[in-house]
Amino acid sequence: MVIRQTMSTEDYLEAIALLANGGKPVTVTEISRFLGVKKPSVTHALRKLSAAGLVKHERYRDVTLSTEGAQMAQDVYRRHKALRQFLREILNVAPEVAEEDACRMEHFLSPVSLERLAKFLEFTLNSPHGEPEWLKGFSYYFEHGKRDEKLLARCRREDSGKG
Amino acid sequence: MVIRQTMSTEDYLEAIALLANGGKPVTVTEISRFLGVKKPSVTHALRKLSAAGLVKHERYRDVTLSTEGAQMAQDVYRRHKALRQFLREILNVAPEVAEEDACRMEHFLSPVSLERLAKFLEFTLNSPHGEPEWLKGFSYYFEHGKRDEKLLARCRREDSGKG
DNA sequence: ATGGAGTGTTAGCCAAAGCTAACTAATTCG
DNA sequence: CGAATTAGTTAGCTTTGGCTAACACTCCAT
Repeated sequence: MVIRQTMSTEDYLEAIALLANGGKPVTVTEISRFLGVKKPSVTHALRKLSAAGLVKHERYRDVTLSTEGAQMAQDVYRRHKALRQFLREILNVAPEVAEEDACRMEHFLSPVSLERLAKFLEFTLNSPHGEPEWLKGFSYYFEHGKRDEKLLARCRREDSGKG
Repeated sequence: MVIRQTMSTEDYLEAIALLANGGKPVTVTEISRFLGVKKPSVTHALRKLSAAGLVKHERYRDVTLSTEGAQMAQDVYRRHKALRQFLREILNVAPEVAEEDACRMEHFLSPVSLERLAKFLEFTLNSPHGEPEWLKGFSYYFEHGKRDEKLLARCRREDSGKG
C-alpha cells in the first residue's frame, strides 16, 4: 500500500491539537518535528490554515487553533482513536502498526461509518461481563486457524435447547 | 473528512483490473470514464505505470496489466473488499457509503491488518450457526441505544451456571 | 543594550496529478 | 478509397505540498 509523504490540512490540525494538549505553546519547530516536515513547509501550511480561519497565527508567534480548527482537529482525532482501537483491541494488531494504519486511514472514514464503528467498540469493549466470548473465540480462531471446539460444543447445546 | 480529487497508482491498477474482468479490451477512454478523470490524465498515468513495469501499453493501443501489475491490483482489491464487507455486514453501513469509504481507505491498510480483518470477517460471517448472536445484539444496541435485555438475561444465566 | 543562537519566513525550485487546447492516429462508413 | 468521427497523445499550464538557501526576527546572556 501507499506510503504517504505529503501531509494534509487535517494532519496539521491534529498535530497542533495534540501539541497544544501538552500545555506548552505550539511552535513551528515543534509542528515540524512532530510531522517530520521542514519548517518552511509548516509556515506554508499555516498560511493556508490561517486563511481558512482554522488557525490563529501572527508572524513569528505561537500557533493556536480557532474554534472551527479545534472542532476539525477533534473530528480527525476521534476517527483516529476509533480506528486505532478497533485495530488493536478487536483485531489485536500490534500497537505500532495500529497507530500507523489509523494515521493513514483517519482522513477517510465518513461520519456515518465513524458513528457505527464507535458504537461497535462501545458495545464490544464495555460488555457488562468483561471480554465477550466471541472475541475470545476470534483470538482462538486467528491463532489456531480453526474454531474452538469447546465454544462450538456449547453453542450446539444452546441450539438444541432452543429448537 | 477529505474528498480525494487525485488518483493514485493503485486506483489506476484497480480500475484496469476491474475493466479487464469485463472481458472487453481496456481503453484509455474507459479508464477515464471509470475514474472520472480526463483522458490526458490517463495517458499520463499510463506512462508512469508502464515505466514502472506494472502495465503494458503501446501508443494508441489497448492496456493490459503486467504480472506484477495484476498482483498489485489484486492486493488493492482485496483490501477494498475486506473494508467494504466489514462496513456493510458488520457495521451495517449503507452500501454506497461503504463503497466510498472502502475506495478511500483501501490504500492504507497494512498487510498485517488486512490479514486480521479478513480472518475476522471469515470468523464472523461463516459462523456455523448463521449470524452470531453478538452481531444481532449489536444491531439491537445500535438501533435502541441499549443492550437487549433478553440477551443480557441469558448471559447472566450462563455466568451463574459457570460460577 | 546588544550580539548571537535559535526560530520563523521568504523566495524560488521540484514533482505529482490534474486540466484544456490542439494535434495525430485509427477506424468506420458512404 | 478516402473523409469524417472517434480515440489517444502532446504541450503547456495550474495547484498542492514538499524542499533548500538565504534572510529576518526574538530574546537571552553577557
